[in-house]
Amino acid sequence: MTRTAIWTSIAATLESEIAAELYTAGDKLPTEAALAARFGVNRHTVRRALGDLADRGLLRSRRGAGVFVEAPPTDYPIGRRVRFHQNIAASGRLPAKERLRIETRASSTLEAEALELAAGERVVVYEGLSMSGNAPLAHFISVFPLGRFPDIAETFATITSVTEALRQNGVADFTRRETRLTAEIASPTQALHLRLRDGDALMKSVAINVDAHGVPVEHGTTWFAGERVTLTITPE
Amino acid sequence: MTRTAIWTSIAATLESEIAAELYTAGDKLPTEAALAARFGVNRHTVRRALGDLADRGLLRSRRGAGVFVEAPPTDYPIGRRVRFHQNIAASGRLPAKERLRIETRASSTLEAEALELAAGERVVVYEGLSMSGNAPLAHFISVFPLGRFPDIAETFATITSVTEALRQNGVADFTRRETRLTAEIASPTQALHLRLRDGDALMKSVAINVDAHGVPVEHGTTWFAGERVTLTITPE
DNA sequence: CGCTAATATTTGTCTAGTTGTATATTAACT
DNA sequence: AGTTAATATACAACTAGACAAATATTAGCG
Repeated sequence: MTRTAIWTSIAATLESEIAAELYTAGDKLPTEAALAARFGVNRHTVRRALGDLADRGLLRSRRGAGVFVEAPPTDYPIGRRVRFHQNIAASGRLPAKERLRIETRASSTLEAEALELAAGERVVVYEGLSMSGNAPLAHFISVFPLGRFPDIAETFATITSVTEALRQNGVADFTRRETRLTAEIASPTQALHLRLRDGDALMKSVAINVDAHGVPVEHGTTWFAGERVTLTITPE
Repeated sequence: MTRTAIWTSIAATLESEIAAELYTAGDKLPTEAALAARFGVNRHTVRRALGDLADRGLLRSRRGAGVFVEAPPTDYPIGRRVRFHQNIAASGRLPAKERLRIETRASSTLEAEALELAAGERVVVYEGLSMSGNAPLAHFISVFPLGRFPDIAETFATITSVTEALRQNGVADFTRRETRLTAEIASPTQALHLRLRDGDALMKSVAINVDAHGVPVEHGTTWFAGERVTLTITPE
């Protein structure tokens, strides 16, 4: 199981840049030394990539002068992946559509701390998927304090929206206190849920939502499918 | 009653020699072949020992070059992730930068659109790494309109900070119009730069910075090493 | 200005060395 | 028998350095 060679990815990068007409026919590419610095490799590795592109007629090199663009690739797929855009400031939440789990259990130390509960105090866990059409966009786990919302588990039996569930349980409005974002690799089970290959990229968001008095009401973790979702942050 | 494996004792020997500063940070160890000869074992047995030390962060091997002693982590504590606040990310950026490339070329359609330029208008590209101590945290590519900043390429020859470079080119203040976040997989060259394994997770941030009049001055893309960085967003 | 010579760049080629990976085999211990 | 550690071999991928050959740039000079 050999990984893709570095020179292959360098060649692909340069090819896409030529295809995008960042360098057009007749242009001189940066020197081999400059490209080696850019990609952080030895000059010979760059030469292998350039040689590949030259073999395919995209480049032509002239000793002493430089490497020049001959022609852009004729059939280069420029199909840009369309991603679902979600503004994190506005609602910061995708509509939940598919329930995976609703259960009551003791809180972990992390959850207890986030929700300002005593260690081990019981919480309601709501796990599900957010879909767009039939493609899952995100996988989420929301945790609520059972003491404050004794009936919320039943609410989720008929309602999928977290916002609506909180409203029906007496929280008219809530705001996001903090969001933490990290990139992660999909575990096999997550890949299964999100219909990705395992090893694909996920964006993990951990958020704490508080009510009007600043009391935490939800601890939510969401894994967005990296290739389908973009989070946008626009300052007010 | 299992005897201690040979590779374990080799690893212990090498570790003690590193601890005794027989080899210090940045030093190249003897080649695997030389070590194999020294310990009177097969090269693979040495490799197992080296692999163990590499896993524990004491060594780092570069194909074709050798095995090097890694400097102990300075700024960012291992196991803990560096957190970046949105406000910090907007105004003050990441410090210490390493230049990879400064280049003038035609803009891509995406860049032209973001910077509100005519298609293919020339831009200055500044690519580099943001370091925390000796660990790279992020890989960035910043694009500036050449027409407005004809001398900015030269500015970057002496200055690494984007903020400072813009200031020296007549932009006293700028704000972030929009940020888009996605999770991606590291390409082989990105993995090299960020010292990650091929296929690790990155958080990609695409931002557009505008001047006081709302005119775009920079199109910046940053890839954060997912396992080292957490982006925290707190509403104002 | 225009030409020439010297100098600096830049690609081409060659040799050598080093780590990464794959496969197969042997010895020892359970 | 089956598992594990270690060996043996071979090749691929990448680095390192040096030098030659072609071109570009610069300096000097008329």
